[in-house]
Amino acid sequence: MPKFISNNKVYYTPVEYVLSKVGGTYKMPLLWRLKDQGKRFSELKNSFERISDRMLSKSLKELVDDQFLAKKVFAEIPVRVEYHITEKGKRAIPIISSLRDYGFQLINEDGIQIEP
Amino acid sequence: MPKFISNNKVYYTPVEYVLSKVGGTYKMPLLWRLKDQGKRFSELKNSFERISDRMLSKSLKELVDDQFLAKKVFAEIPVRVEYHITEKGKRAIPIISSLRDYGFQLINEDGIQIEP
DNA sequence: CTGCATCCCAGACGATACTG
DNA sequence: CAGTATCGTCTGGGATGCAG
Repeated sequence: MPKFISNNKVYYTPVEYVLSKVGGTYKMPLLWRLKDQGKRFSELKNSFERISDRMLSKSLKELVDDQFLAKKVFAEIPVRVEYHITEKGKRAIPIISSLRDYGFQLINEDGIQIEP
Repeated sequence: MPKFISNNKVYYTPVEYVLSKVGGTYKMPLLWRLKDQGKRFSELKNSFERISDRMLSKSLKELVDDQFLAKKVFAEIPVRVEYHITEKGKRAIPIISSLRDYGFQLINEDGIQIEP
């Protein structure tokens, strides 16, 4: 097996590396919501049924730090902040798209109820 | 947003559901290793540089419970156990394949050293 | 050989309160 | 409006030891 080192952390598989970047509950759903146009913090917050400010803020910050997203701050009062997908982020979209499709397929196969 | 309920747990996105099934450090790499032929516990263990018996056992068990893998026990002494991918498991392979490709691409973009 | 039991830790995530 | 701070909980994962 190969072996990748980044930030003093060792990864043993490419899948492990990808998930360390865009895994977790919110990162891919966030990129997906931003794939076509920028959105502001509150828009993103309202697009999830439940997400704490903390997790939204933390997830966005990490995506910005890893260059999947860019942050634009407008010096208005009250401030307006917009998040946009970057070129790097766009390269993740096809993967997220197929993961989503597969997700719906799995949900179907597993006979899971979708609540209205 | 839709909303899925399975085992008294609520999922809000298809991605979240997929990752609950095949996410984590080992599940996709395990399915990948089993895509073409069955392997036994010890073979799988040796194919990872480091993995505890506990995590290998736990990951395999969950994949079997969720029908991505099937387990065959041979009543020999000492026992031999083989794991095979199922039809359901095979449907995950294309996704894992593209995630892997994307992983290598990301590792490249990020300029990460691959250790020999 | 296979794999469970136990103990432990770090990190993910939630809830609430507070600020520029 | 867009966060940060703090605290608490739960799970993923590692280490070790034992068992059929």
